[in-house]
Amino acid sequence: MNAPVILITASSALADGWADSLGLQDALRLPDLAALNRANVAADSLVLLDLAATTPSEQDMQQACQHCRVLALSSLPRDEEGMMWLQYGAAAYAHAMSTPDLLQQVFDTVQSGGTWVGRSIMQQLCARFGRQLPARTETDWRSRLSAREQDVVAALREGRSNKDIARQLDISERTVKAHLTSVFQKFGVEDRLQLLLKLTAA
Amino acid sequence: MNAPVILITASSALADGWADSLGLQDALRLPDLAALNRANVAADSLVLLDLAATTPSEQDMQQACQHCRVLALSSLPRDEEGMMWLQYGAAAYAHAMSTPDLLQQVFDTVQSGGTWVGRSIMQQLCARFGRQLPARTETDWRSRLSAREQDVVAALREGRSNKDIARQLDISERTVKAHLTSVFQKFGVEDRLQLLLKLTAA
DNA sequence: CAGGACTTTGCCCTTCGGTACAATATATTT
DNA sequence: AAATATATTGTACCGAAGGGCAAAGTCCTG
Repeated sequence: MNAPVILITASSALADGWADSLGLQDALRLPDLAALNRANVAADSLVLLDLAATTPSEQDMQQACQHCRVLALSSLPRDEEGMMWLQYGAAAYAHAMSTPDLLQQVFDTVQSGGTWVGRSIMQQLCARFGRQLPARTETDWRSRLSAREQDVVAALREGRSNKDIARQLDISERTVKAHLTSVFQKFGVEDRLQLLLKLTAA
Repeated sequence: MNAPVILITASSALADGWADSLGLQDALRLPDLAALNRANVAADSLVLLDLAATTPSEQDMQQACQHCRVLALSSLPRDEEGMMWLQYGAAAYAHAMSTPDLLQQVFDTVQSGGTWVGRSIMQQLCARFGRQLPARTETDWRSRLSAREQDVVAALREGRSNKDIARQLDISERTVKAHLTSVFQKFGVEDRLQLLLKLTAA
């Protein structure tokens, strides 16, 4: 009952990696999308497609996505690229060098008829239809932080170092760190960079 | 590293089912969304929400979806209902009485930062965002960087550490640092944080 | 009043980030 | 051929960042 699987990449190493991760040693391998469309593959076959090497024509993209379930796998994922592929009907967009676990998960999802996308793409997708999305507003994240935490975050958003922030707020550097640690927890991030991304992504 | 999990349903039987399927016997259980918003849960906690019993206020929906990753689980899934929840920022929409396998898959997907939706909803979603494709305006700053530097910056913009980037691009951490130092000079900034600010501001 | 969030700080430790001072290789341009 | 830009990597150093452990004090609420 499992649909046939096809691996499309110019890199045999990558194909090997996929095959190992998913236990698909005997999957058909093709060099590019054009070859897929020329071949007579079963409808709804699962296609793992490496986006790195290929620069397929628009027509090839459409045809492949409509005929098969395409997992678009990019070495350098970008939201715009993902949006484009999903628009053409891809069933998933993920990192080509994902961990075996993640790859397996994406694969399973598609195999059981689902669609897999990362979070930021999903939010963009949602943002496109109808009224504005939740989109963490200023007031939202501010409301979760104490007064002092807000001060520290505000300074952080100007690219200041801990030492700078300490001077600016007239407190010790250790205190700045304490506030930051607390903020990181509240936002579920690991460091200042990720926090900044989380805040500016809104 | 796993985010805390919260089960929200009026039915203890359903909560037991979820807990059994996912091995989450010790997950926090709450009666409804309002309770979740009152509680001081960690950001991005995973919330399994039973849509059957509750009829949450719009505000509760928004707040919960923004602060946590909500898996909206309906006993009678309808596309319109799913669209609504996804619009508010839910991370998944599925059947509340899914098989353990499927539930596990949905759960894994969300846990690793993804979004899970069924096929028909995804198609509706894609259909809504017409033909207009992204207008790429990033070429300006990209043009000043070499190919490899662009790769590194792209990864940096995802909040990755040097070690991460090195793994991703299959080069040494030292090389990543070299590229970054070069990029810093080109942009006249001192560190990755200031670079990020410069890029997102533009 | 007890309990709870918030604020503050010190000491110490590990890891990460950035750079100085190199070297080697390829590709392109002059 | 020489010069320039790019890509790669090493060793080593130092400061920044983040957090564990511990302890102060304030302020507010039940």
